[in-house]
Amino acid sequence: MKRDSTKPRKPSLASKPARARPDTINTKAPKIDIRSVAAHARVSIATVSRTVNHVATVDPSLAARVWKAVSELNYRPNTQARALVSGRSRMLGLVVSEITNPFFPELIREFEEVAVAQGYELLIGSTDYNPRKMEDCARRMLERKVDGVAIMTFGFEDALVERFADEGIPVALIDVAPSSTRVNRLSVDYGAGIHEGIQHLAVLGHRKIGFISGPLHLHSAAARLSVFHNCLRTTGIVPQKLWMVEGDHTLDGGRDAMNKILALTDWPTAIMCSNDMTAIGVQHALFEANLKVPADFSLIGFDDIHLAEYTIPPLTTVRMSCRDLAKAAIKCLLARVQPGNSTLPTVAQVTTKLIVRQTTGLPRNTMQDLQPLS
Amino acid sequence: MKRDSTKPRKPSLASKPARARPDTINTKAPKIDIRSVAAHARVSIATVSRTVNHVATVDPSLAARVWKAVSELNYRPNTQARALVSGRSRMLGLVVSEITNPFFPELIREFEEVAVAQGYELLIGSTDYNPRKMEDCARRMLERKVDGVAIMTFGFEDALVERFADEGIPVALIDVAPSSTRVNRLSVDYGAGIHEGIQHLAVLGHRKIGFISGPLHLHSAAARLSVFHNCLRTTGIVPQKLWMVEGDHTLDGGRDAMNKILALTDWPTAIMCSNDMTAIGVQHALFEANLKVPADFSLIGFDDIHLAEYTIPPLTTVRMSCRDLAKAAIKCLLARVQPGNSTLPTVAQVTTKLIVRQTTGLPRNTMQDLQPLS
DNA sequence: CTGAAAGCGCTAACAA
DNA sequence: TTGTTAGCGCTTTCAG
Repeated sequence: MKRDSTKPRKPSLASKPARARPDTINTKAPKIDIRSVAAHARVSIATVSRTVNHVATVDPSLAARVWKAVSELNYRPNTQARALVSGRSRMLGLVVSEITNPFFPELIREFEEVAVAQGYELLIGSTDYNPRKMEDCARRMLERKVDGVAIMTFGFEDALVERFADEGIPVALIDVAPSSTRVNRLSVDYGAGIHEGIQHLAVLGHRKIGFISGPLHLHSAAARLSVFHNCLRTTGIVPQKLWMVEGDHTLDGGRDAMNKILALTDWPTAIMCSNDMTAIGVQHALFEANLKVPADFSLIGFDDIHLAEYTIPPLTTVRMSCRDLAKAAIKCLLARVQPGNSTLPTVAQVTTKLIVRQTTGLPRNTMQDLQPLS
Repeated sequence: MKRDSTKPRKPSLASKPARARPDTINTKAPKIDIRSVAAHARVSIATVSRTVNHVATVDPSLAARVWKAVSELNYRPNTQARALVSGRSRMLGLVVSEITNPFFPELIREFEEVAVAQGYELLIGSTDYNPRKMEDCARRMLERKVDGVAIMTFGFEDALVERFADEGIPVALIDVAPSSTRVNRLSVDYGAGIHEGIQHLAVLGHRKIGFISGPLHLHSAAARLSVFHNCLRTTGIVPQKLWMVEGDHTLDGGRDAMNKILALTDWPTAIMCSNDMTAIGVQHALFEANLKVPADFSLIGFDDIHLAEYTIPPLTTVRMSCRDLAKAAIKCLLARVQPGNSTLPTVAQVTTKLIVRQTTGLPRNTMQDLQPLS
């Protein structure tokens, strides 16, 4: 016998016996490591490693022996050891705004499906639009040495993004504004959907259109509000500051924002929302005020979460395909992670389009309010 | 100088120079590892390790030097190396049914908050009630060597649970049925909530009550259906098989199930659902059929997700506190993981209670249908 | 209480 | 192509 797996792994300089394995219970089955497999297949551990990692230069007959041993012993490479030595964790970070907003679970599902299929785990972090939590997410992802990170929330600090870039970690970032050339950008054509929505409302006769935004302390939420302003002007409608209310992308925020609008003396006839959850909150506020949708108010959401089809009445909304988003993000991440690929950042465009359901209709007092477009 | 961090780490037997660090770019800041800190603080790496791990026996003055070096060099212990040597990953597994059911994100958020605060990461897996995916989840969690796993979905195969127990990994399992004494059980008093709901309906005058269940191929979903049956009988109502329809805990499933009921010639006057998403699907089916809630049908959900308050009309439902659930699960997991704690499995009880909102009312044709309770 | 040194299980450089 | 071996960065004996 050329090799003997029972011999000490290194010629011990000291004469002490090797430290006993810290088995919690000695009756447990012995841990199968790469050495057991090597011994069983009568090859070196290097050959086992190469075989398991699908290195092409392994002799087929040896490879066969190795695979046989692997399955007989039910060998599973130790992820931790692999990660330590290779520096790659086979984990991907996914940063979202708020996991309780149904848009994100839908996105997470897509992500997870692809990631797991490729042998990656997902590390999920929610920012809650909170700078401290963003920092926290970044730290966690960095600490766990994710192989790539998708930042699917607006308003993630640039400095934090740079930290990933500095470590050579591929980043996929959803955003509207152009940013560093070091990240892969998923640029959302937010304006297109808003424009389509406003057109739709205008055609129905709406001239008094309100907007409930996301948290305005986020640069990008403010940006989206101004996109709305511009679209309004393009359509020939003068934006009314009083009808632009800040929400926070939650149900409660939508309800509260709508109640602020209802406290006004002059009401808009239609409301656009920065996301669907906000719109559902608005629907609720209207229900409580005994106002009807779309008879009293027309309503347009944003995202097109699955639930939008199920609200009462079903919500007219702007669809931003989270499938497309997730697929694009993970595709470019994986491409960067897999060896031998270009390291140039990519830019993908995510489109938006209006889905008309039943929350939009003619405005109240149609005749009285209708002004000719300027 | 007693120590020199630049000397080779082991007396090289071969005369070759040490392998160069595989720095991608040589201009990058040098990686700070435990050795840099040791050198900087003029102590051994063992002392750094002890200090960082809060071992009590370190001399305060040395500890101070170490902490100073740690912060000056901004040292972060390498998670992978720690995991490899200690066998503990500081990751917790969380298995849910379906991440797109809002109940679970709410649960995940609670979980994440506690876990992250304790320095743990969460590995999330969805089963979609699919045995193959359950197997997959178990494999992933096992492979990544989670320190503990919370199984927050019904119908997770016992054999899979045993695998964790075999590896000595603490398990927290939500279930109704008693199971192995090796797992921590979160026993949900599902019956209490259902009973309360049926009482509520009975008091309103309902005698014809339908039930839309979860996927019946799951042992526990069938169990819950029979809980419903029993509660019905206790209240003196005879269960009607035709009004027991299988759903799948999704919006679509709820809608489809309700449409099946609507296709019947004899309708129930009230519907209970196995979860809130199902109930929202039912509301939608009713909306489409131009039927009113609660005028034409009373409706009760289960879970009390945040959204339940926002449906139109707001949903009467049975609350199962996901906060309590998450807190109980993670508490017992962490307790088992932290050293020096009892290793005895615990059983926690999760209660349920009816939250009356606006989807329940008097039955249609009240006078005609009302039968005295037997 | 401290430090030297032995590995954790694996990958990859290098030698054969 | 295959095997030998040096670490990856850390924890943990064990000897002082």
